[in-house]
Amino acid sequence: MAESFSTKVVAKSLVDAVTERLEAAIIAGELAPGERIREQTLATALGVSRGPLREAIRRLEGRRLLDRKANVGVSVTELSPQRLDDLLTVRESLEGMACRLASQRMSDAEIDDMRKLLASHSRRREIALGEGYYQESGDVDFHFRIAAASGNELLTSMVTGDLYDLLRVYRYKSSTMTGRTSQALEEHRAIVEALASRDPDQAEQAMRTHIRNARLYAQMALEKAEKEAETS
Amino acid sequence: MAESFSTKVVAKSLVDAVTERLEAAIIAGELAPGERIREQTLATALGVSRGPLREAIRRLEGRRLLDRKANVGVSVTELSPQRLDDLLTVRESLEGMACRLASQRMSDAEIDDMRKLLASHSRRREIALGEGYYQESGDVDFHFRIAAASGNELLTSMVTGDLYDLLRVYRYKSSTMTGRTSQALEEHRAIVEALASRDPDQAEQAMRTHIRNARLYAQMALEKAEKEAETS
DNA sequence: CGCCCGTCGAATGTCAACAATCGACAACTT
DNA sequence: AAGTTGTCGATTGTTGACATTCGACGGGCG
Repeated sequence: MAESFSTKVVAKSLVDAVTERLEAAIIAGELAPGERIREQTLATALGVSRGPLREAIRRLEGRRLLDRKANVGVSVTELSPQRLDDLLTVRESLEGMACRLASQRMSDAEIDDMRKLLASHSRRREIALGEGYYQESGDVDFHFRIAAASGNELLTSMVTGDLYDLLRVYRYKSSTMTGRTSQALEEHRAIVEALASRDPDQAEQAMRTHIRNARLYAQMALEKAEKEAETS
Repeated sequence: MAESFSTKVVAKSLVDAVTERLEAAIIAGELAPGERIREQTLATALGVSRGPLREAIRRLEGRRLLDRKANVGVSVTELSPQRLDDLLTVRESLEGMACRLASQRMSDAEIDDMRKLLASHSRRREIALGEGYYQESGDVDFHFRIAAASGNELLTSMVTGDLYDLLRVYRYKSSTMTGRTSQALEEHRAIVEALASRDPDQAEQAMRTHIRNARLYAQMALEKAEKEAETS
């Protein structure tokens, strides 16, 4: 069967389409943190009526990307170092548990696949140059893989959904910011070997250490940025 | 100033009111798991138009209390032993972290307050009779208190919000089901003493053990119920 | 000059009507 | 009898109009 007929045609409502557009704009920074969203203006720009836009906004509220004040309006959630810290702490907790569960569930073939994934990561140019360890979302993302392997639907949905979106808003993937590339890759390797050991405590600790390091590094980077802003 | 004027008057939109009504109906079982929600019927019953109802439904979708199939409709999320297990595993992970953080942040007075809270719990009649350990939500809930003391806004919001609502749907508080009352209270006491020790690992383990025990007990109770359904 | 009140426009909240979709059921064909 | 197609009613998705609320600004008063 040709490609055109291999997948089912799925209706996409305006609410779905608008949700995606808003999400992309928030993550790209086109809608800036703290910025007010005016329903009529945006609905006109998107060529839809306010109804579906309101529904999309409700969804993004639930995902903590937008904040609402009744009868006043909706704004893009503001970022702060404290909030990033809170978020990474939550991720540490959940991803540690995901890794613990995955260590009991992943097959040997799946663990080999993780090694291959890391090998392909290390061949990428921006990593070799230390520019950053950015990953596509989905199946090639190291953390997605582990969350999916946990076998816990709710946990997977949380880690790969809302919490992932929040991270992206910080222009940050769960691995590293610039400057910590080779260490992050080493930590990923350590996580895979801990998974292979089938020791749940070890697996959980490896992941938690990795995310804690990323959190500490982010704190340092933000403090440094603040100090530089003061002196200039 | 009299009580009537001690708090500000806050506007409550129809969306807010409808959200609460739906939530209450789901938790009380008036809207049963799997049950279809018909917008026009429900809107008529509630005396509002479909617009605010749709917005409320979007919110509850985001909280995993409702499932939507585009162009077909919305139904109450179905319960299953696997989903309860997933949920308790997530809570174990998050509440363990909350307890770890709280062990570093709670004042001595706050820990004494926790002891007093447990003392008041142990004086309650249904606990003495072993009938169950149900707590009001809010400040008198043991787990709420610890989550709030974590100092992590996101974590607190998750534990005391959506995840708490999901638990309530299972007619279950994060402590115990009937039959495990005195053990749960003992475990609560152990958690408080671990908090008082200021040892983060110990605090985290005490909370995780408590929730893991609740999870294992829930599994046994569900299996027992299934076996009894088979023989009758 | 500072404070309070009233007005107005922008924006949000809600409503009801129309458009589109889906599933159930009946009729038709093989 | 089984499978396919067409129809229809119930329901969902969207639109645009009206009602309500809020904040900004200007005018009046002390």
